[in-house]
Amino acid sequence: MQTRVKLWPMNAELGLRERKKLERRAAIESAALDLFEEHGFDSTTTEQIAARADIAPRTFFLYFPTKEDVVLADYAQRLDRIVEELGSRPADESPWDALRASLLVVASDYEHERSALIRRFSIMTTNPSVFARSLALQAGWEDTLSAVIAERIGSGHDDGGITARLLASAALAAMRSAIQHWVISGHHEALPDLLTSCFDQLAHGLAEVR
Amino acid sequence: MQTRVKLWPMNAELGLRERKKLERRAAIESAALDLFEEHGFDSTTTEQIAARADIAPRTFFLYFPTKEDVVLADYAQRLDRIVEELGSRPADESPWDALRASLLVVASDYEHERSALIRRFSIMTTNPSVFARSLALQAGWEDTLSAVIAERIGSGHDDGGITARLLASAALAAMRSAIQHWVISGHHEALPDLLTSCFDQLAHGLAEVR
DNA sequence: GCAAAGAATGCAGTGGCTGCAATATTGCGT
DNA sequence: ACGCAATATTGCAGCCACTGCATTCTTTGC
Repeated sequence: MQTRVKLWPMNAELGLRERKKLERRAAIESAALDLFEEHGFDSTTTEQIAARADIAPRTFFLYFPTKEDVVLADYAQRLDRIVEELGSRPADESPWDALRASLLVVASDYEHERSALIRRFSIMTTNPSVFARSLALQAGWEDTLSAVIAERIGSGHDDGGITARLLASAALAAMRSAIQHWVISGHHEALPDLLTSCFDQLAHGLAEVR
Repeated sequence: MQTRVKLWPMNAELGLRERKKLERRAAIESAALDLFEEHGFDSTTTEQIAARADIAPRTFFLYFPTKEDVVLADYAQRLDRIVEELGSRPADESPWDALRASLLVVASDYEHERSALIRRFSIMTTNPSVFARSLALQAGWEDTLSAVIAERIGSGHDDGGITARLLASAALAAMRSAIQHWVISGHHEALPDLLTSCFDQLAHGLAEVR
């Protein structure tokens, strides 16, 4: 009845090997983020990161495919979380509402991890290559979500999936807008509220805005 | 009363210097696209491009900031076109309709330049770094458009611009969805029609989709 | 023509990232 | 405990996008 199996796996039941891997990954991540803040993203070399994380330079790339990905290390889990939530929404709920509910879950995660996130965001927004990578990963989310939604709405909408894609795309657009506003406005309003408001505006028709 | 000043400047009235620059740029672009198709994007070096375009390797970077940007060379003009169109829409039109009309303009450009575009798209979709760059450029569009829209809707909506951003973001999401569908479905349906349908779905409320 | 402005080139370097071969570490069966 | 297989780490050598800088060439306004 419960899933929640492998995301945030309990270290205890993992072999030494896996545990070490997790630790190393975390070590690299924190070393990197520290250095990025101290000297800037561009001026930090992967060798410096490796040095601070106590690994060989070559090893860095066993853990992260690119320097950019360190900043966005949490993305995979976020997506897992969204998909998981989406799968657990009642079948009679509209896709849009299901998306809203699922994204709200990560929005409240974000709200709780504020400080850690701000670090990442500020690196992301000040660095084009990281920003670009972030968008590419989100495009991957869009693919995944639109596939899930397509399945959900089934064969009634046999439009080649364009509706599903549009739904996913619009939902993520709402998410990005909400986050962007949240960040630049200094987090006065709660992220979930902002997100809800964005979803509402989209759902109730954009044509009314003047 | 009319603007239309500097986009697509008539070569005739340009000095030799400017004209040569334009020619060179075009030469690099076509050399690069040819090579990308022949050997793939990754396996093509900027030196090879320079060689075929008859310029020194170093010169390549005077014309394009990155190898990726060659594939997306048309983006700047597209944005100009959108903004120009947006500026010429009647003031009493809703922002959403103005956006729709403006994006339709470039959609029909796309429709007419099919073959040239397919080249670019196929490079873009098969190559992560180009794709990422494309998304980053579009994020720039979003900023620009949301600024224009914010101005348009004026101080009535003093929400810090989140509505404007959402409008721009949703419009571009519609555009991306339409284009994506257009490309993968082999351009059976006309792009402007697809785009219109996406805009309609967004405008009439996503909540109704089941 | 000529001087100033601007563009092209060459050179030398940085650093992200890769393939490969060598070495170390861990897991497991006995 | 021990040894063997599986897997992780490391070092090395190299590719190539991209940069700064100094030099040379081309265009332009006079």
